[in-house]
Amino acid sequence: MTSNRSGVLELAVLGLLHETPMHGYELRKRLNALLGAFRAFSYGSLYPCLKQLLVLGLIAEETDEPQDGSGRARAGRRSKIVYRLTADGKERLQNLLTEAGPAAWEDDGFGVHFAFFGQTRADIRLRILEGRRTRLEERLDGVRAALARTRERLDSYTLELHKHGLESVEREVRWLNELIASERRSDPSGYPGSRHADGTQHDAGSGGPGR
Amino acid sequence: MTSNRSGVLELAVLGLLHETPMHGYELRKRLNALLGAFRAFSYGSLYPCLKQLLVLGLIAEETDEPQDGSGRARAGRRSKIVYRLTADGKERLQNLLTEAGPAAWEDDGFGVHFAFFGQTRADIRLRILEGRRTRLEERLDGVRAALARTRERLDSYTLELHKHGLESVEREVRWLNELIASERRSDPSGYPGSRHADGTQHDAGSGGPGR
DNA sequence: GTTTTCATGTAACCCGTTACATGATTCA
DNA sequence: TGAATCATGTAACGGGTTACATGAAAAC
Repeated sequence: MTSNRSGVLELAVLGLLHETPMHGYELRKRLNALLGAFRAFSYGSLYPCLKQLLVLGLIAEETDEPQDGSGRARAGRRSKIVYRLTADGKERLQNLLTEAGPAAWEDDGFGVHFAFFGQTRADIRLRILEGRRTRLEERLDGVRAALARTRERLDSYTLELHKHGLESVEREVRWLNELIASERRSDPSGYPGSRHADGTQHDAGSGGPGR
Repeated sequence: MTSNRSGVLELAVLGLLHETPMHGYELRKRLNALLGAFRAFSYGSLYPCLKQLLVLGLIAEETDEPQDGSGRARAGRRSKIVYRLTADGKERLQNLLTEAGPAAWEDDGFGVHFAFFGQTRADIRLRILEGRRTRLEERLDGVRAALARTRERLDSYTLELHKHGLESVEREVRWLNELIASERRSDPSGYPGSRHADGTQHDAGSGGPGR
């Protein structure tokens, strides 16, 4: 009950657990480090999410504790619960990483999807970047139109606020343009009108992730 | 029941109604125009808010319809409900606009407070701008530290995301610096270490609102 | 006269936080 | 041995959206 599946939390958890198994506490730290200060999750949402993913069979509790080089350090009772991705979980993650729809480029979601671009197919990356750019340009149009309509009756502070907001979005669009150009440079494939229809497209890992 | 008092909606509604009486539908448009695309409210939150402000006596339903130059246009039953600010509402608004605390400079709230700077005392404006700047600088410190700690094990996409986020915040800090400088230039008062302790401080309206 | 837009509202839900409760482990 | 941090969880609440229901006024 109280379902709680935002999509972003689920993706973030699955993505992180795909890299390496972890327990909840550590997961939360890595999560907030991954997303930067612009997005944070509390235990109150993380633990219920883990519980649910467990029920769905997407993750499982790790039983044994492998690396035991330095003698003891693990008593009879374990207080940590280490989670790992199951086969179903990996499949689910792949599905999430292959969705190139609004969920991937709206304000919520874009950050997380982008953070996992290292595990995302090159063509999907491109579609997400372009989707977000389109979305932002729509927003720019809307704001500019509204601004043109109401320019005269706005006081200088409101105007300043709008100007700053507009410039922020414009800046993100330029950023996206650079990323898109970079992606196209390193992987000129998957395009309706493009030559290079040979198989020169390695599903993931051409753009330069260096983990 | 289902209380619903975010502070930001309340302030926005009171602030807009202070400028001119309006009905809910129009209020929502002005609201979303005021806040730009980065913040929007639906009727599902606006109308309950209005109802509650009415119960609290901060706003009242307008009864008569003044400007009637063009003959008819108002039948026996009115379908629009025009709200206006009561005396209590004006007092409440002043209190909200005088609060120079976290509510005014956190992510939620700063935009709205800034949008009403035209109705805000000069010293309060300055304190809010400085509070926000401090807040953002704290955030920068946190992100930079986290980045320094984990730089090596981040793939290039995550790194790029963090870089962009960082630069966005740095940009806002520069913006705030300019605004603060501008405020100080036009109203060098209220400062512990400042000369000009004469009474050259007109409570509001020195910075240049031009509505 | 029918479609759009204006206009008001409500109920169900969603996603998340806060505050709390609890206990193990580490460090001074 | 006592405090700080690690670690796991839950219940209550909060603030908002979506989808729905309804009807008047304007535009075509």
